[in-house]
Amino acid sequence: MIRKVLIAEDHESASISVQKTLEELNITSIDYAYYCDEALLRIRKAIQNNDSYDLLITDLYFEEDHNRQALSGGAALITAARHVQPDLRVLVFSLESQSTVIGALYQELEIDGFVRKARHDTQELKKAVDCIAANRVYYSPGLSKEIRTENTYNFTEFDIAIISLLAKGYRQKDIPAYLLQRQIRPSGLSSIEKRLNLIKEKFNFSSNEQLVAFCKDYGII
Amino acid sequence: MIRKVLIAEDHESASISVQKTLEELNITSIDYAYYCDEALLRIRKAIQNNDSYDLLITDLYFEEDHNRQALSGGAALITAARHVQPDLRVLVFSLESQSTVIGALYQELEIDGFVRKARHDTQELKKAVDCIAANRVYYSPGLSKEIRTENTYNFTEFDIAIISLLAKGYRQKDIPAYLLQRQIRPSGLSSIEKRLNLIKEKFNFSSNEQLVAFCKDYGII
DNA sequence: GCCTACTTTCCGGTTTCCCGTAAAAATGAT
DNA sequence: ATCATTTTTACGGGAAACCGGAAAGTAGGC
Repeated sequence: MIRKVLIAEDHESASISVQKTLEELNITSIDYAYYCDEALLRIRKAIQNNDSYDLLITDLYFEEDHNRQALSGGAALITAARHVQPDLRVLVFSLESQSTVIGALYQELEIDGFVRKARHDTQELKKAVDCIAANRVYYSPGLSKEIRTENTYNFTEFDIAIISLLAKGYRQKDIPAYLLQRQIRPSGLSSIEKRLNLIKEKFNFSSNEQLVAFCKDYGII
Repeated sequence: MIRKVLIAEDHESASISVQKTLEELNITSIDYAYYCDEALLRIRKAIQNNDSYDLLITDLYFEEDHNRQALSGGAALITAARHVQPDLRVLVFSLESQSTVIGALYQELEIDGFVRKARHDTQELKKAVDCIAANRVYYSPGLSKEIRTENTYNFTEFDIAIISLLAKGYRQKDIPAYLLQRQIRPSGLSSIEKRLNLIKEKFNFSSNEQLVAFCKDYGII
């Protein structure tokens, strides 16, 4: 049973319609936070008052503004929240469409559901909440298909590091020195070349430019 | 005075909160469309019935699905709508943050307002609608600042063409042949090099990778 | 310790890119 | 048509990237 819900969402418009959707499910105890830190604070307070939340509905990405935040985004919030309240159910509501990212949420953060902001999102939101209320994990119907069609290559931290450097304007030949300084291994120029080659071969890419464009498109960097 | 409003927005959640916001402004005659073509149809119908819309609130980007659309997005919708109803007021409500894009909306499409989906977007939406109701163009307070800080370089079609080719994996040396075939001028390899150099110099970029990353970030390609 | 399998680095030759200069072509004014 | 200006292309030398193979280093099993 889900009685008390916390919405963590920076966009007021999104937050409002989530709220409205919950009301249609006869959930009346709804709080919302515009910042991750604020959300965590509310969770902590609720526990202290012996009136903890049953469900956290959160976005993944929060815009930065003048309010400096300790928590960098939804993922960090989930980790922190589960730390203080392990049994908290979590539903992610986000624009994110990259299945590797979504898959990681299920696997690593063990979220209870993911609903993508899209055409019929509020209807799906209801289904997801119902599903979670029945103590089951909700998988979006569109999701599995996407995961199937997804290219399976997993970018390592190293991959992301060197591609990011390229995107920042570093020349390949200058990257070893940079990596060496931060004690990232391997750091040899050849290793970088080999790695980039491997990735490009996987995706049938012919240039670094194409790789950078791809990574930007899919939010990998 | 604004009495009748059409919301063109594919995300149900966003659409709902816009609707709710309008209701709080005592606007009761609200229609909504999930697709651009549908939106245009409604505008046409309303004119026929001598009950045309006073305001169109639209998103910029609509997700593609099985429903093939003639109109590719918000900008196309605005153009088409103004064609059938020149006096239609238009308010764009979108995630878009690139000031060059937003600026183009005001200048080329002569929109009456732009509100960015962000923290206090519904409050801003109200202000924007009020402003437009008073026959004034609404400029978001955050916007002008952004435009000021924006780099002013204007990418030509040629620039975008060659950068797009790079992002697609074309090697620089193969681009002349491609341009020649499509009769795009200039097409010499030197011209391409010169152009890329010029752009990179403007932005203080050191590599094509960095340029591609930038153009992806700002939706230029 | 020794062997094996694997990863990382070093090295060279080739291709592509980079960049300045000069020639050629197009444009525009008179 | 002529000349001046600008744009485009051609060329060449040097730097960086690309690519394959060999050598050196590393880790784990026995």
